[in-house]
Amino acid sequence: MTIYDISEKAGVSIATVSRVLNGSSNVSEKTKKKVLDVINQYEYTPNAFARGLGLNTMKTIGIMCADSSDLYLAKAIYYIEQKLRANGYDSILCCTGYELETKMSSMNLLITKKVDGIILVGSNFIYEKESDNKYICDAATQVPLMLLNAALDAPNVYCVVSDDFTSMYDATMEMINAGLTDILYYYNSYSYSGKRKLAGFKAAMEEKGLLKNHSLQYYGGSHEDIPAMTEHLKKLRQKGVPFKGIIAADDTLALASIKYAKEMKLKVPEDLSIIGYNNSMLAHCCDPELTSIDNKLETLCQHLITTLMGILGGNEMPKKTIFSGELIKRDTTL
Amino acid sequence: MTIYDISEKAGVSIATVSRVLNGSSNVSEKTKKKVLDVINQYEYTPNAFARGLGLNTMKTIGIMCADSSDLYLAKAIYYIEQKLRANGYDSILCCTGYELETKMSSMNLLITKKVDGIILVGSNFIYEKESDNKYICDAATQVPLMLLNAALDAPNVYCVVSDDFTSMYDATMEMINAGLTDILYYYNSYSYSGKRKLAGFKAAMEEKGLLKNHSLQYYGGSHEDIPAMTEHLKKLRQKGVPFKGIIAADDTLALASIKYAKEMKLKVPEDLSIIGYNNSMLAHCCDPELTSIDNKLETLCQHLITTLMGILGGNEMPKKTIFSGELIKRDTTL
DNA sequence: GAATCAACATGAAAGCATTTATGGACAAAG
DNA sequence: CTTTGTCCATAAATGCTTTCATGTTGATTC
Repeated sequence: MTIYDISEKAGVSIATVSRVLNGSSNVSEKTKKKVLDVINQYEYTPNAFARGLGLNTMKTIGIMCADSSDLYLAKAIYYIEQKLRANGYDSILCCTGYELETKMSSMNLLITKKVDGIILVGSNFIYEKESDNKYICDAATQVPLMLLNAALDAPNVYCVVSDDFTSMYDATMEMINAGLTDILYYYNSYSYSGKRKLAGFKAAMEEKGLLKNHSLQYYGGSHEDIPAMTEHLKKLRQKGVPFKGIIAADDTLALASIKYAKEMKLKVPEDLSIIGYNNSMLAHCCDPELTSIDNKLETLCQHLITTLMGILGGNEMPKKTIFSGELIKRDTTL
Repeated sequence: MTIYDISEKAGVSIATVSRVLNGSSNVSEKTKKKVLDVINQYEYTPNAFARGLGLNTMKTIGIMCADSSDLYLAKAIYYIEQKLRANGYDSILCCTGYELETKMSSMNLLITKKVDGIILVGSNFIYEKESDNKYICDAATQVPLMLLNAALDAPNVYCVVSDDFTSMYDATMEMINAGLTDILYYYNSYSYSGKRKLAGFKAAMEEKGLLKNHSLQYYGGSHEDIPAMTEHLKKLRQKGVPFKGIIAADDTLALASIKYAKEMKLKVPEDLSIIGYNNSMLAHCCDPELTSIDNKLETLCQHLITTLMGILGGNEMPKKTIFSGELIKRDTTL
């Protein structure tokens, strides 16, 4: 069933059918009804490919993320997909992994598929080495690029970020003000936001003259392997690194810290204070419940989509928007 | 840059360019090289919409799931996306929520977009009332439909399921054989697999004459709200429901059970044995670590994609495949 | 009452960028 | 000299959108 069949059965031209289909104004009520009746009767839907060819868009946005099964990224994808759909767009999902090469090839694939925009979900898309970010700038010449929780100053690249620096600074200060001096920063990523967080921690610690060589501890293992993280912390203690507080760059690391405390028979928060990051469901999964930094993911996503829709609508839009996070106090801090 | 430009610059017809592009045999090495050189020089990529129109496919599969941020579903989506990509297919993601209506509209949307297949991820797509499943049969007349962890006997519908009945039966038997008699089945879904699990539990309990009125306990709240689940269990105890073991229909419910035990100062597993379902990362997040049923999600996904690829390749494929699960024993059982 | 004009309604046809069926040209082989 | 087979160009088909041109209607003017 094509537009020709419909036009024939309705006794009008295909142009008129197209006009009816696309809600164009210039068509009389009578003709409109006649055409719609035929369309309904034959349950006709226009061919999406032909439509795409004519309009040069299929109203599709590419979503790239390293690992869609990651708790935080999955949540982001969920919000983004919902909000895109609400705006009449579909999403093509690309799980790229953490290597530059696969990211580049996914990017090219999406561009080849002629998506209307690409959203990079997560800060791991930005690399330390500037030249490694060229793939983003290149892509942005073809299609608008949105970064969630990462920033890059380039034409046609738009960023929505959480103020990780301040969140982490404030959280660290809070712990310091509670009387702790030996505070460990436990992290697992050099990503854009990873560095911002780290900087926030360092700033607060330095300000109070508490930053030591061993204050920053990198984990470096699998994102999900809680037992390995726990083991890693135990080794730290064995090496004689002293700590009464742990600020973790994400909730998984914080959870491992709680398990570590249990195994060492340390009381949380009396013997060990812990703060996590992301305020994910994990914060409720442990005992005691985790104090964690919430970075307002849904707000970020909402703003990202609003911005993208603005761009696609041909409007000028802010290139970088920053939202502040919030420390959600639960039971792992004093 | 179109195929015309390339053909002109290479001094051949567009048909030849197309043949080169699609690896057709009937083109001499010399011409092939000439065309490829021009293509590389101008970085030409064929227009995906035009290609779609000509081939009547854009190599895209629709993935429907109720909530992509759900731990288990997110994992499934991840596996599926990876394996589709490995086969040269892209995925359009649709988070449908749990209402029939939104599921139907997502389904229609995907069909309109002319995807080559649709994968329904999760057992919640199958309804108790047979007529509610008509939307699946209807869709299957247009495009092959794959069900993950659900089953429906209809033309062009293919199912890959975990043997939840047996998994649950075995797990229950295991707990009974450990000497427990007051065992609670704690669940939160009437979905296809939900019912299979429940039946497995009932079968084992009945076989041993242990099934009581209160053995089956439905939670009925938010999937993620651990505190609410914990509260719910406390109320049960207040009402005088006795239990020394809890078999939960998913890890979240099991986790809540652990928290409940903590709050009631019950020792796990001595005072309360707990078994979860899905063997998600949550199993490592709690203390003690959770005994849980693994349903071999990656195997299921792999098989599902293999089947789908077979169908798209025009082969006859099994309409229903069943894999067995495995109880992963950790520290919440005796 | 005829002439003028604008607004509205519709059709014809030209894109859009491919794939593919058909058939022609040419060289090698019989 | 015919046959076979390789290589390639022409043209049709895919199903829609959109511009341009044309036709229709009704109101306004003289």
